[in-house]
Amino acid sequence: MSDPSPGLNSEQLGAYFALMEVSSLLQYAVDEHLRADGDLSYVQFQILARLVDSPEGRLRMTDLADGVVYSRSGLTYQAGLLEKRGLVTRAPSPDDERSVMVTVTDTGRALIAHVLPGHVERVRQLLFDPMKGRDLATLSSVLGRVRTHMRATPPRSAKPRAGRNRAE
Amino acid sequence: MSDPSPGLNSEQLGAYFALMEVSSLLQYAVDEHLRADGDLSYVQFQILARLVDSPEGRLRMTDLADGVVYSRSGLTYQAGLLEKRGLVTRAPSPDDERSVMVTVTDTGRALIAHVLPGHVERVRQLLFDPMKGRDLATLSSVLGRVRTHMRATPPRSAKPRAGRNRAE
DNA sequence: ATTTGGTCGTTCGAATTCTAAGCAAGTAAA
DNA sequence: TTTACTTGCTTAGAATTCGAACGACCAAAT
Repeated sequence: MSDPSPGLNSEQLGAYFALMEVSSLLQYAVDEHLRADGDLSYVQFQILARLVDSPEGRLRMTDLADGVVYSRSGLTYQAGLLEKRGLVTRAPSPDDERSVMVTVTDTGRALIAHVLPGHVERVRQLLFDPMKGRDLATLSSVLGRVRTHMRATPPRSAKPRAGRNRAE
Repeated sequence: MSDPSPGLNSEQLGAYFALMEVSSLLQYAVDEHLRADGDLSYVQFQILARLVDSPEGRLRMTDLADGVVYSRSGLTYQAGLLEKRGLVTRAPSPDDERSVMVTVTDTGRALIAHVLPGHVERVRQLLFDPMKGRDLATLSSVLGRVRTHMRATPPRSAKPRAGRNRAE
């Protein structure tokens, strides 16, 4: 691996590695804080945050799993834990008996409100402090575009997500 | 400290979420490919890639774990799997009887060489295709700076005995 | 030489995660 | 309706992960 690969130049490789490394380190850091401050794992925080962010404070299991990039069974497990703690409730959807709507409780909202300032502060210190000038604007723009691109590109043998290729 | 504001503006929040989401999606995609093409998990690929990249093709367990952002016990487990498959060997260091040097075998090198083109191709398609102009340069610069910043800031109270990578 | 303190890697148990299989409910076509 | 297929979620079991405890080793004092 001493010579540049046919696909990526060294700057691209460096950016790729840096991206994965930064996200890992960041996740470790915020996970630690969330556990100490609210006894929440990063995944649990993500789930609750998405629910709080949603218009009605509730989402279907599948949409939640897709949003968090998580397996459905994994979400079932975590939703069970959160429900046991009274942070969310689960109830079958009126529209579709198959669906399960997950709803944040007031306790859940309060917990997120409690941990959010510290969470955000860590992110700021670790991620945004070393940025300057137009760094943020560019990063935001590029990553937003990449995200859209990835969400639109089904990874070949992709998960049966919202995507659909069964046209045969 | 700086400002008493809640922490992050909406652009910062968006960039943060996009970063975590992009890295998750990217890891999912490349993990899928690595398993199909070389029966490797992403972590295993990272371990082997770091070894191949190292000058002597071997590293200490601890340095490997720190580099990959992984727990030591987790690395012990994965190193065992890789050793069982003949992709690496483990031997106590001559310098320090406590250390274990992990070394890539020729088989390991061959496997990485086999999966690398496809791996890199996926990364290019997903991550770099939607970029243009100075996007890459900025991303590379910013993430590199952030990484250095994070590595310098002890993420955990005193867990992984950081501060060894000074002259690198 | 012994003590003290720190580092290295593994083992252990518990928690988390995934895939595959399964069931229930919706949809489409006959 | 019946049939077949699809979707939504859960269950089951295996695999992976982490943190804490452990034993071995090193280095610096004593």
